[in-house]
Amino acid sequence: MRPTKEQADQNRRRIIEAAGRLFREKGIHAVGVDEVMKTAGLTHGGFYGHFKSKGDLATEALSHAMDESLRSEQDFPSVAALAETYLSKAHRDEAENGCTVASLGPELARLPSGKRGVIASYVRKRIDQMETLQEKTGGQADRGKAIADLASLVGALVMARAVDDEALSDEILAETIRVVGNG
Amino acid sequence: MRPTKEQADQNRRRIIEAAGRLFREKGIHAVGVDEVMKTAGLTHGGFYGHFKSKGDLATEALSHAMDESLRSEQDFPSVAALAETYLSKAHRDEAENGCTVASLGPELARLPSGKRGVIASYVRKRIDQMETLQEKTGGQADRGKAIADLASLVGALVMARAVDDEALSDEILAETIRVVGNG
DNA sequence: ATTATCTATAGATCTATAGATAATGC
DNA sequence: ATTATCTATAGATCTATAGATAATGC
Repeated sequence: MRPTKEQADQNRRRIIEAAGRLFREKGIHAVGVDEVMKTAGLTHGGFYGHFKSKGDLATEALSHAMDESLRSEQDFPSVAALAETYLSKAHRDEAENGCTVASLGPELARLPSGKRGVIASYVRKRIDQMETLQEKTGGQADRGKAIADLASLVGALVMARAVDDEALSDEILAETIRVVGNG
Repeated sequence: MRPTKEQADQNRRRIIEAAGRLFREKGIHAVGVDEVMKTAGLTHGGFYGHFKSKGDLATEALSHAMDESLRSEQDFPSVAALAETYLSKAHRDEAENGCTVASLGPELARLPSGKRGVIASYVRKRIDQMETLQEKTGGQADRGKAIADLASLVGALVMARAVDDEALSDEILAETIRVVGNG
């Protein structure tokens, strides 16, 4: 039953990816090691050969998820284009593949402080991304505005997901796209 | 050992208030019925005389918490003044008494859909509050801008709490206050 | 008599560990 | 021989219930 080293490494990656999706969809607390392993196609006892604890997995899974969502958002032409994608209904309805800060938000603040460096790093990269987009459309970079616009995107997505009134949810997305996009 | 009806009603209120604070501080999943009852000064078995389930308590506790934070934020003179209070370091550092959407964010989206009406109601009141403040400082109400500014406040608070770098956290608060305040 | 609370516990779930298994890789 | 995975389970924790207790309130 022992897999090749290559297969074992792939199993590890699949655990990380399954955890990244499940944690973003349901929250870290609501997902057990058992469910992560089952989703990855393994039995739950094998988990501890790959990770020391669930907390260690969380750090790696979130770090990987953040890298992935930044990588998928390169090459936008403008802040307006980013806003349209970030605040699309697709992103609202598929938290499991989306921005980690919007999917887990406050839960990130409660992680042990030693494991929160990746979050600050992710936020910094998102601010840099906004500044780069500002420059692309003629203007000069305004870091304060970049931060406030990023905050608008995150806050609008969190609120649009939280309300159970679809008209209100759609309005939050559309109006924030409009205001942020018109910079 | 049986308390008066008055005392029993007060016990119920204390359970709701303890839960409201604990849920906002640690997240709903991370707080047990046992801890809520201990904080309220009662034993945990007594809980089910007051509420049918932990989920029912959550609905009442969050609804109460939302009412309280709206009530404590009346009579601001301007959007700038609200932003300064909402994005103060005090609010960032005391999630247990603050805005429920910023404290629980994505966890609210995962509540059973039948129990999420209070969230939409709260968000609507916050939008109205922003429009009222816009009118107070001369201008005409702009609902789209009210929504985008509210999103900035929520998103900035979530990010400021999530990052473990105090300088970055302070910068997020200060810059968002500046941009939203100069609306 | 009613009822709010308490003690005790059932049943489920969750993290983590122990020991066995069997195929890889030196 | 090493090691990734599996089965089985220990130990902790969490929601909810059962039955006893004792003071209130009709």
